[in-house]
Amino acid sequence: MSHTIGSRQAQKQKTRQALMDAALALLAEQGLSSLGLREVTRAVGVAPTAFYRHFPDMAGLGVALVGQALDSLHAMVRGTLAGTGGSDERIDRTVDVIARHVRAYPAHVRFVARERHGGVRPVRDAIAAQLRRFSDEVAHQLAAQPVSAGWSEDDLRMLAGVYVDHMVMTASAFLDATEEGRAAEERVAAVARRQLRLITLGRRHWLD
Amino acid sequence: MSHTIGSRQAQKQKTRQALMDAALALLAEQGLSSLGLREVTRAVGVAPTAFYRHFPDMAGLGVALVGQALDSLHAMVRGTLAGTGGSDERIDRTVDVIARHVRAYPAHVRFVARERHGGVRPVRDAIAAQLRRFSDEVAHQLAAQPVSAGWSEDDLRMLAGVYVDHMVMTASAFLDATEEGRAAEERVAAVARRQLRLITLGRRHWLD
DNA sequence: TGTACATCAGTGAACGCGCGTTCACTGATGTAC
DNA sequence: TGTACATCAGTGAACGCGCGTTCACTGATGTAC
Repeated sequence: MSHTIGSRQAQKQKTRQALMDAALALLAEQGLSSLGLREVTRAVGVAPTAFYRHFPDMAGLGVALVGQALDSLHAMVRGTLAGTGGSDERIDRTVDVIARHVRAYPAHVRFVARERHGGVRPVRDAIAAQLRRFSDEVAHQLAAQPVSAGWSEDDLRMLAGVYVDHMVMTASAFLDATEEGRAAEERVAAVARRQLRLITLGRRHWLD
Repeated sequence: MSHTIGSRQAQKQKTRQALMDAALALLAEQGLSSLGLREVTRAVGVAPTAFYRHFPDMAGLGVALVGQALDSLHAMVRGTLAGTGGSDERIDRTVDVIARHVRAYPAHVRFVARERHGGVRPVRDAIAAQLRRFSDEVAHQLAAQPVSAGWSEDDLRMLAGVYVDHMVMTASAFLDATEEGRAAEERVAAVARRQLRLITLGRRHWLD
């Protein structure tokens, strides 16, 4: 059967994933541009040369990580924006979902925050492309809300940009806060909620 | 005269600055964590060992760069917030000042954007500390404006955070845009202005 | 089912290279008298 | 002003090390008949 994967392909997938997982773990302490191929293969327990069976170089692995990291983000945003309720409830839920996401995938979040402006071109471009798609999705979700009646598509995209930037900054702030304990996390959440309230206020009065 | 610097100290300063300039230029293409000591000294034209007369290691040089990069930022923010005029004029001026700043110090801006979440701990911490100082300064300037009557200190700091984050994001967007030409820059400026207008609207209705 | 051949993920030796750091040094600049 | 000594920014040789990449290989898995 050609559509089921044989044990050879399955094993290859497993090794590939192990390389990505090991790299992601090592990237907690350094940037992608200084991460060594041998460092990664050593962590996995395969020969350095095995790396080339899966990626052309570190940048290739980085681009693959971007895909994985932002898939989980997409799942998150759908959970955030789809729901109902008053704006305060929605804000609470949004911040909560971000906090959960950071707790569930801290390494992915750190990776994206770091490499978004990092030193590896193809990875930076991949992240930019994904965040643009992400922002478009947010704009689309915003368009469906009653508050957005009368908004131009351009204005919706602008607003989506504010939300996406805010999510990224908040996620990154949560990441720093987790090292400092629960109280720091709650402070970040409180600030994020008020900032979202401010943005929401501006949104409500945009067409005044 | 002990308070004037002799030619020996002056020469040392010159070399030190040359190392920082060379590093900053090289950092356009890579992260600090992968920048080599020999790469920097080679660019300056001194022996690798000369590096140690000025910095203990690359992280030390990075921290020194943070200071330099954020000094110029402070000058910028004062120029932005101090002036008068209606809010639309102020918004135009703010975005214009950011654009000028990015054009005047592109390497410093890139460095801060990149290393803010980068892989070198002491540098990240130094940037965080400077941005906090920066945010406090903005909060202080905001407090002096009539629109801020009745605002708690905490709310002002929250608002300052929104502005600072927005400035950083906008500066970084300008940086990417310069590679794509003048039209892209104008698009970034237009979005930034509308986002600031939205934030300003929220600000105006905060105490409703 | 059995056999012969093809594929290909992972191996391990070998390579040349640039790295960060050490050390004793040189020679111009600075200082004391 | 001149002399003797101290300081110290920059030198250059040497080191051991881990890096990325090449290559021919092995042996398990997959395929054709």
